[in-house]
Amino acid sequence: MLGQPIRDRAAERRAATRREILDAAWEIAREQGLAQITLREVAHRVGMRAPSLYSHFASKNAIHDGMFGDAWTECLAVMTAAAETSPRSGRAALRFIARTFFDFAIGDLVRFQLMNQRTIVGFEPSAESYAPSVASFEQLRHHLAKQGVTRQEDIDLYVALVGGLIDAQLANDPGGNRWARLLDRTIDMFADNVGVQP
Amino acid sequence: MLGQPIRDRAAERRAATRREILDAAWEIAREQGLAQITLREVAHRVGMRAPSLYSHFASKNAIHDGMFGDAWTECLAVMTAAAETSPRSGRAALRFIARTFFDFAIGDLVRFQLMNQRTIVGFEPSAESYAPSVASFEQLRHHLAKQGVTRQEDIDLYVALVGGLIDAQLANDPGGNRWARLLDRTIDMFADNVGVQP
DNA sequence: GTCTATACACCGATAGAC
DNA sequence: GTCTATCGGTGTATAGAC
Repeated sequence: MLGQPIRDRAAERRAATRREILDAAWEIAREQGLAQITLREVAHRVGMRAPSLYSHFASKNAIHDGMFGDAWTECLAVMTAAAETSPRSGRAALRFIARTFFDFAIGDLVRFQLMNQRTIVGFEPSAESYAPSVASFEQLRHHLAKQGVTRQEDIDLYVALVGGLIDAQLANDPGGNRWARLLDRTIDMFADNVGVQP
Repeated sequence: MLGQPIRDRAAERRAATRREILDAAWEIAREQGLAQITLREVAHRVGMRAPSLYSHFASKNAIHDGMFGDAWTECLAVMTAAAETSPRSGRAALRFIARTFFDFAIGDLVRFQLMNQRTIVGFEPSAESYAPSVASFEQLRHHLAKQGVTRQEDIDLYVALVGGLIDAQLANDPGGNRWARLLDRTIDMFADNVGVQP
């Protein structure tokens, strides 16, 4: 009697196919825009026919949902890695985490659109895909708390300030730095306002 | 000899039909979302068949373009009317124009999405529809200049701050006031930063 | 000029054979 | 799990009646 196998090869293969499909969708979105993702094109790139995708995703919306999860998982990883090298305290730390997130957001327009997609269409992420988004926010809350920023309205203000700069940069000067260069100034302005020590 | 008629009744009728079509498109967008606008549904609401719309708009994109023009024309009118009753100077004036625009933006999610649609999809407004948008921005520039805010980077910062609050409010607390209540504080923070007198 | 009728190519999604 | 066949949609376009 050998008992259960250690690995579930079938499940591994399924997960790999799932990843292939999501990667193909990302590829299309980056080449042609989010709206241009079609099931036929995704299927073609992974060597399938369109209906076969339904063996792996319940709908096109589920593919979107998987991409949403991808984006926030990546964000969480980047912010976690950055925390290792961040300055320890003061507004230098505030600047650093803001800059890290800003650069991450600016680095991939499609990814940022997807991360904020709750705003734009009637898309509601699944609990599973939403989890890394919540975790990223909790990590931000922790970082801000280390600098003494704990009031909810201060956190809300921080979110609006950084988000506003990102949106303005992507919308009005993509590829440039017209708003990117205002980030440090904005963070200092915020730090003054909430009383973070220099 | 009576000469040319004073009014061009045919042109007036055409303009009225155009308006009916745009109104129907707005109605659908507010009921079901921007993406749910279909030519067949628009046509049905104005008592036509879909192909007849092509006598009035060259494409669905042209209808979108007309709506874009509607939104900014409305914005320009609201901001112009507000200028009449605005406080004359100081940060009270800054607060007032910011609040007026904020309330206008928050008042209609679909309209705001459309006004900023340049960000989201591959939509490029026509010169005609873009004009009221440019005029609105010129008016803002004039209002800020009256309070001594004239440097481009200061104007850019103002745009990002107000836009960030609007986006956060619409995205994370639609119908609430979690970010709306931060507007005056943000404007004061901005005024301190650029040195507007109290 | 404006309409109806009709067609095209594409979309997401489903049924059922294998 | 993947396929073929097919469904009811969509935006777009044209022919032709009136």
